[in-house]
Amino acid sequence: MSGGANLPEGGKARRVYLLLRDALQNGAYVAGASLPGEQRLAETYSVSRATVRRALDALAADGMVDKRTGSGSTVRAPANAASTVSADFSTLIPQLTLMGQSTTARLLSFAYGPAPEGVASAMGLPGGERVQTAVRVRLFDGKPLSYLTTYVPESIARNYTEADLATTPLYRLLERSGVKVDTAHQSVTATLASPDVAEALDVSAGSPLLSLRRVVRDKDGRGVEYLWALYLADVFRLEMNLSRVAQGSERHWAPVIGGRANGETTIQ
Amino acid sequence: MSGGANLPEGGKARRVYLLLRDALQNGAYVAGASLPGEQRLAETYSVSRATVRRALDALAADGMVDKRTGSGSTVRAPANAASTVSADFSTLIPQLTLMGQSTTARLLSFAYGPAPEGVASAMGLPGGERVQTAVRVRLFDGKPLSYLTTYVPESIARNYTEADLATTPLYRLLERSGVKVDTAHQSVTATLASPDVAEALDVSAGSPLLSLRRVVRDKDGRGVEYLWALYLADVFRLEMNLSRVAQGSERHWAPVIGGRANGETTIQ
DNA sequence: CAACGTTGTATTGTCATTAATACAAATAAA
DNA sequence: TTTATTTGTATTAATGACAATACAACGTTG
Repeated sequence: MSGGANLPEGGKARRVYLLLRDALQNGAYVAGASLPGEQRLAETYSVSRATVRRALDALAADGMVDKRTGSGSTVRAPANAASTVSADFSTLIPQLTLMGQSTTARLLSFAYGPAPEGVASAMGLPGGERVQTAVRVRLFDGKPLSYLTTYVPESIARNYTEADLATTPLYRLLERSGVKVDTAHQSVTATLASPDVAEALDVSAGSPLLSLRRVVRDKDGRGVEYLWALYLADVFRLEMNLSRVAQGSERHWAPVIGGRANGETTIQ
Repeated sequence: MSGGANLPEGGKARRVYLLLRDALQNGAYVAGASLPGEQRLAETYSVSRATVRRALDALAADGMVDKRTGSGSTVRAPANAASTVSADFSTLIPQLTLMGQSTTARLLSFAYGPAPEGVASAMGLPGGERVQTAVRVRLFDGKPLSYLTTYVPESIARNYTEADLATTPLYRLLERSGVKVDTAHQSVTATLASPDVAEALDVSAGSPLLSLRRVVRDKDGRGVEYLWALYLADVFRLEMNLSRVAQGSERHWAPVIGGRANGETTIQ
């Protein structure tokens, strides 16, 4: 685990530690300013001052806050902002290619079997259709970035091997298999890390994750890939630029595809 | 609190309850199938069987699982899926207008003061510029949906009143104030609910939230609004349709603006 | 029927956490 | 300087969640 490893896994101190760390990373507490006193924190988090104390000690050990006796705890400059990955949705997949050069993928599991209920219906597969299920962890800069579960119809998946999956991005393999990728639908929400995912990503269970589900279809509307991606929230961001355009009488927000205002789209 | 209210707020049982509920809602456990045994669950979550037991009882009370002595616990059909709000990014703001009719906004705080560091730099405001800070909770169908914090430069914000904010969408007020909204930048990630946000949204602290930050600029590139929105992950989803298009030699994913394949973009 | 796995129930000891202190040391504000 | 607030440290007792265990009741499977 990255930080606060000495705190017991399921304990209250760790819970407070995680909440405080999350708040700090989100800029809820302004940098340089001082945190509320230990007594105040104990009240807001409904724990004793001793518990808050252990959480703050862990944060101080991580270099996220400075503790000064007599004064209080102050927020340190976020030195961790350096290693953040962000993605523009419109270039999401090509970007992962680009990233493929600086990232590693670890294949956790690989099997063929009947498609789960939700996956089959989302892809528009007949019931009981067999799919290849692969679970991978993508590492960026040596540290875990995402937990990926992909489902591909067996007929397509038989065109590449297990070894291919560990090295080549999936969409490349699909194209190589003659699949004419056409449309995709994405759904983004937030989740908590379950124990198994947490272990694979080397974080605490209950850490916030960005959950992205994507169904990719070919020209005939057949589902060729179902992706369930879980991104570490403190490492990954989904960025998008919008521009207001007139469309008939209504005005809409149209996404800006190409020219990015700030060029830090790929890797900061 | 919606469910599992009898479980102690910071205790392990509630933590397991939240993780299990989150897993169930994400379809990690297939509907109709049976959950792992209490002993197995106790091992994976690193707690005693008694703790798992209390979590399962709470889930059963919520109607999410069925417990049958001798057999095991089975996943119930997700009857809650009915009340889900999703948004297509390209129509995000107009849609909130539409929603404005069926949703209520509760104004939690309203004040003028110097802009926080991160907000000022993101908006491109001179240091120490005064902004109006408003915190609102948006209710959908009587239940909390999002926790919104908005920052607007004082010169613009003086054009509307506190009462306006409680009734009219902010972007409307801006347009009424003569602001020519032009571009926006959004950044999406995941977070945990802090105690104060959790209380306002009527969920447990540590619940997963979708965090959206948006900077809106006018034609001259001046920041006119900074929005920090926290959406309840189990109620809100960000949906997007993409289409593969050739762009020079590279192929990109272009967002589909208008015609939606499945019309359930607004409110399901 | 018999064996096995599962939930229901009860018991008991342990340990983390809380609660209620108290006081020293450092800092900040009056 | 004086006062108030903060962290650092220590102590003690009570509470309650938790772990570990055992066994009964029930269901499933063979």
